[in-house]
Amino acid sequence: MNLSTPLTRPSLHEELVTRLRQAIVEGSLEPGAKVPERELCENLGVSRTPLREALKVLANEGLVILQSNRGARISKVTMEELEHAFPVIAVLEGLAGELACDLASDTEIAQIVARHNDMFRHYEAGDRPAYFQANHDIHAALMAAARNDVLAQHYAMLSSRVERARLLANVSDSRWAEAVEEHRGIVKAIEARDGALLSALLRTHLNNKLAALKKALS
Amino acid sequence: MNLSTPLTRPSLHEELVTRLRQAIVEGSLEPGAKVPERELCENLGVSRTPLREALKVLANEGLVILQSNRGARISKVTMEELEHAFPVIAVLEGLAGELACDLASDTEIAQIVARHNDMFRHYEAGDRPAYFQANHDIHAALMAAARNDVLAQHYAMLSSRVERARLLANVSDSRWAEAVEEHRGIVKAIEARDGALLSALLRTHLNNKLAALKKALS
DNA sequence: ATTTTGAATTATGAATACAATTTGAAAAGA
DNA sequence: TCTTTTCAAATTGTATTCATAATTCAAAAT
Repeated sequence: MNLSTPLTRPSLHEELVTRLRQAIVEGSLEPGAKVPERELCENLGVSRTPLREALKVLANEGLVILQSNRGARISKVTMEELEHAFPVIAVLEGLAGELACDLASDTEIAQIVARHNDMFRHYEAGDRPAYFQANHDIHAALMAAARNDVLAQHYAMLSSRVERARLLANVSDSRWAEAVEEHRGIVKAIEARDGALLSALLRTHLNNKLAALKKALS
Repeated sequence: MNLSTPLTRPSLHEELVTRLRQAIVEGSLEPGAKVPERELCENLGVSRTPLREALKVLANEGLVILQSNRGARISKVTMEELEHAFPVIAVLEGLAGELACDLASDTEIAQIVARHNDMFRHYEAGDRPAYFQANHDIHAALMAAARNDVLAQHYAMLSSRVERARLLANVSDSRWAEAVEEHRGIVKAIEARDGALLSALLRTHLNNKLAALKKALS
């Protein structure tokens, strides 16, 4: 049991930020919808003050839009936002890949490889949800291996803004196959700890992902 | 007179975020210092509610640390943070360079070149403040030319966290000369619209900047 | 029938009130 | 003299209140 960290229960606004962010990302709070301030307060058993504090934070992250004297709305995922966010995510993942190749332990590498094998199995089984989960885990593991808090923080922020697009558009089977192929290259580069190659592969992987999304959404 | 834009006066918390951020970045609010909530409220003529909303936002940006039941402190710029932030800034600037080479108008390119010439003059004159200002303007102009809001937003956020380090350490004359040399390469790549080269030069420029900071701070 | 108006209602932004926690100095004890 | 304890004052987190702006909707006007 950890006795060194001074136990602090998180403030209401922090909990609210976390829960609201999650609700927005998973789509429980629909893009474009007004944030029902009073209702949320009642459901969550808090007053307006911490809720509004949380909304300001989420607005700063781009998940919520504040309209003066008209309350808050869940921001919509626009094509423009995706086109802007993806290249940024791409270079961040690229950096994570480079760092991970330098810094990851052999165990971490092995885990990322193992998750890849999981993912490939889910693809063979045609299990999209499980595939997505494994894919998500891989990117998270890579980010963790890069040992860079600032990088992870900004990556998380951008991911939350973009992940909602997945709910809007199912990618085609052919793109899915392509993505799996790309991941076979990625996992090889990781095993070889070839940072430059990995970085390049991750960037093109994400650029292709954006292209597929664009096609699926248009 | 513009009659098309719906007039909106900014909310108090937004103004506070802007002003406090500026105060933190320029050092008026010292790293590590407690945020004097009551005093700030009196000076700025606002109640605690909007001030506290602003503090939550700044905490989310990493400029302020919230300690439960103990109020807020201005965050310190740690070596670890610099080591984490600089590589991220580097890839973001790299991306900005690539995008700018593709997207910038000839006028924008010319302006960036012109600002470089300003900067070189300030270097010859040994005018550090003017040099820094020109340098800052160059990076801002490059970012604007990249036409990517998400990129600009994250770049701004990271810059604000890191810019304070400049107040802590004056870089050496030899590093200054080196930086100017690097900028000569950078401006050439911009003029040639060579995105890949520019990206690489910007990344190494920033990595060298970090190394110089590390030396100056240790 | 459709649009316009304006009073009533509701929602929002900001200030204030209140309860819980921390702080710091004086008092008590070693 | 140096700790430790105690307790009032100050600070903080959250709830509530209040003034103002936006919305609604029924009545009036076109």
